[in-house]
Amino acid sequence: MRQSQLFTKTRKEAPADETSKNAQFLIRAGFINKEMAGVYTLLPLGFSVVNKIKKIVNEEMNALGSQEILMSTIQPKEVWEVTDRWDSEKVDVWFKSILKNGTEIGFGWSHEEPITNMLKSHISSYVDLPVYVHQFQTKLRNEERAKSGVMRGREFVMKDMYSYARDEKEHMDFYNKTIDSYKRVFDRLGLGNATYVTTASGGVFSDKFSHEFQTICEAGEDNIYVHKDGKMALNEEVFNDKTLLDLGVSKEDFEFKKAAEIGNIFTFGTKKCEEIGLYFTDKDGNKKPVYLGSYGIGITRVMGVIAEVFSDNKGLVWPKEVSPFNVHLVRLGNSDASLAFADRLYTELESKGVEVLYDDRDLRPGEKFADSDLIGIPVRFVVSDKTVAENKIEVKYRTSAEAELLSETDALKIL
RNA sequence: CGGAGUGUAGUGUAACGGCUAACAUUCCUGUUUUGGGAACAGGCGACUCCGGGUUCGAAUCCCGGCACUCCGACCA
Repeated sequence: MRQSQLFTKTRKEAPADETSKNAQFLIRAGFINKEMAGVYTLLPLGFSVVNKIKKIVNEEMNALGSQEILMSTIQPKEVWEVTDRWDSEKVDVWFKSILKNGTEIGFGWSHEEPITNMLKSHISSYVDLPVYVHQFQTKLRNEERAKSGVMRGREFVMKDMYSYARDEKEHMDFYNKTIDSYKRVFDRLGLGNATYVTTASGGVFSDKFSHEFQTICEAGEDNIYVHKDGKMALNEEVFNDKTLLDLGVSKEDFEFKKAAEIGNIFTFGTKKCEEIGLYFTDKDGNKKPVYLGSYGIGITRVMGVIAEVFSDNKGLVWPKEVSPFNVHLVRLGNSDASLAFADRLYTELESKGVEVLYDDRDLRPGEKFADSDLIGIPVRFVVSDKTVAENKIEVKYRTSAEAELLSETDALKIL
């Protein structure tokens, strides 16, 4: 896309009412727009990043055999009353409203209850199981305090997946496969090295442990302890003598870190399905409750965490897989030669299917470079009178300080 | 929800209770520029968050509200 056509603008200064790094850079670079506390619009660049993240997650979930659906945001209260989670005293993040006819409704902060209820119409026999479904949903949560930009908002995009299995073994097989799948997801997102699978308490959902995927990040809200071998990490909430004894590890081998939770998976056992009434008939004609598992990834939070983890003092630094564009083509000067060269290269790249942001604006070099660094596309091509004279392209990675002059053929190989 | 702080052009800041609310930047016009946010000239842009009060006079002081940020609590 031609940058002159991109309606968003970059800013020199961050808004005074945002102190978190992710919000400052994402706003300055024109990825998001703040509507109110904890509520952000995704602008073209930010929307593109979110779509890249979603695509990767979706591919991995499909590989697990999950089918994508999209549940409604508006939810009936009855299904939540069954599990005693409608009461705002018990769940304090509810947004609720009332229909014209007086019916009370809720806006989805989670979807276990509605989806399980819905599946009662589709699951009745052991041959119907297992069922794995996922969705990308805008969750609405009336957080008492939004904070840290897109890290903890009142409206955010989440991938939630649910597994319905016949027995504990079938359930745990999938659960464990999902852990591996999540690792692949975070590797592909570029966060693999900084992300740990941690054991945490099961929360109100389950009696046992749950697993979280925590990315080391100063802006994170969680406190975790990472084992020195890097293989194991424990959430502060379960970091006690009993847990350490159970796991056969020593307290001294752990290091304290701040982290952001970007994924969470947990087991409901059969409890939830028993409450809601999702049963199936097995081979022998016995009625049995279904095993439920829940698996989340905070899509918009991942964008925020990436912005936090990879940015430098000049701006954002996107990993290749989630960058809004593959390459930033920056044209310097307005001479016929550089104009012709850059225009032709732009067309050429587009025709090859390369996603390119073409800075065709008539601005001074310093401003263009500053914008380019701020936006953070991993590869930058510069075309100027100087490079055209040598019939070369200047190539620079966002992560490196040095640029190199390459022939067009060599430059294209990078992409 | 407890505690602290902040609300002034699009953005970032200034202004002792007292001139037409200032400066920078953005934006618009023009000239000159073109490898790291250029220079000069001219111009647009503010009910100083909202509502009361004190005062001859309020951006400034007082009261109430709202919004935003941070710390804590919460976090399915």
